[in-house]
Amino acid sequence: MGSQGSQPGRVMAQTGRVLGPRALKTRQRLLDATAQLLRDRSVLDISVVEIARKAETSPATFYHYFKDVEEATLQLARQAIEEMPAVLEQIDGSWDGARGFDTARGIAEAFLQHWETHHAVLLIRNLAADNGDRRFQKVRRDALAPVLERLADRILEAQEASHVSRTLHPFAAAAALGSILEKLSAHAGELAHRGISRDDLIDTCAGILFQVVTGRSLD
Amino acid sequence: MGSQGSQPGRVMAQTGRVLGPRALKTRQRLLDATAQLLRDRSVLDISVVEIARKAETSPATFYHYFKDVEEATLQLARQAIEEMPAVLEQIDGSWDGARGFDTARGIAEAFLQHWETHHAVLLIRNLAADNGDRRFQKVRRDALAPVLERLADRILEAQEASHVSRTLHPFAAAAALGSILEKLSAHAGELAHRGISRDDLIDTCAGILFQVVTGRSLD
DNA sequence: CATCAAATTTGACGATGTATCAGATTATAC
DNA sequence: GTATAATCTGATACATCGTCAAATTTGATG
Repeated sequence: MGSQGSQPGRVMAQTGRVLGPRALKTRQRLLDATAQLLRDRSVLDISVVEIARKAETSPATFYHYFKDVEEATLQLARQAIEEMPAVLEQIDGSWDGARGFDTARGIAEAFLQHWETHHAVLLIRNLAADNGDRRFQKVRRDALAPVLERLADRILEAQEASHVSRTLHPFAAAAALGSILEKLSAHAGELAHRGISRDDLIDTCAGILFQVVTGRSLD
Repeated sequence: MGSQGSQPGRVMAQTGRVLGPRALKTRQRLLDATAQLLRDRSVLDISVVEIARKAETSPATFYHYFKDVEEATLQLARQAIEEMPAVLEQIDGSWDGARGFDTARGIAEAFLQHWETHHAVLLIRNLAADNGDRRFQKVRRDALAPVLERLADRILEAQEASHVSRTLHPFAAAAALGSILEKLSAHAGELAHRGISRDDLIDTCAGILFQVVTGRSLD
């Protein structure tokens, strides 16, 4: 998970050198500073100088560890993956009867949590991925694939039990559901103006999730 | 729909002056150059100098018309709205029986078209909107609201006919469907690797759309 | 068609940011 | 305490930003 791919498992500086404890600390300080700035300002106007200032070091040090701001962001996106297991546990819950809806709710909640924590970084990750950047596409895939694959499995099961139409491609449907979940936190802010509460939103997303995954209706 | 809000309907320079024909041409040249650069590079690394070069003018001229690159993008996002009616026509089609699925397909196709045309600009619009920028939120709302409202109406009708669960909040559900549609074009690229064709994807999205809007299953 | 005021464009510039070294500083091992 | 490797930074060349005041173009008017 280093800056370069040449020495897997070890974090490295731009020079390729493996980092010792002090360097790792400095590097993390730079990452933290980046994350914080990303939260405040927009991606479009944060600078290496600012990051360095906030991390109480110099721009030169930043460039020692990262090629540019984008690469630091990539790193932050990698760190964000580590929370996904919380979502996975939810999916493995029961999808039978009324419990199925609770499972769907659990997924929506866990996703919303994930996004509220990493909002800024995940937005950039998706922007870069949608723009065709391979590195960000991979990080995004690594984060979502386990979730989507399990969802797709459930959909496939439902199709085999003739609950769900074969018109839906299981993985494509899972990916579509993923885009709802990813937008949850953004919606939460905007839909509040229409008198739609956070719970309304979670219930609605969970409802769609449940309906598509199981093929059953709610009520 | 000018650069400032103070003189609605007239395009203005940063100074507030109303623009004549020559100025309008220059301004549009700058917008076109911006759009083209946005297509090639990422937002993160385009500069005013480059835009000016491509538009065969000087940076100072750019600043005469726009506060910054973001504002030029905002303008491009406004121009993109004008194609939405094509989507609206689709929604007003019939949702009965097998025709309903065709209507859903039509919507998905129209959306995909829209996104393939304005990819780069729409990505930035959504990024800025999700980041809390009011101006971009408004543009985004103006583009989507008519679509979402009509979808919400259909869902409400289906609820009144007891086809769809009241657990779904009509507008929230419409917004969720919107996020699927908006992600369509991004997915198209990434899911191709999994052997999922563009048609699979459209059918799947249309399927989800149909299912949520009408409450009926497919097959 | 010459003149002039308004409209439009730009050259020039200080401030700030980028990206890169070579060399200074600090930690560690012996 | 000295040597060696690891880590950090000052200095720097170069690009971009954003703002003027001034130059150029337009086209309306006598």
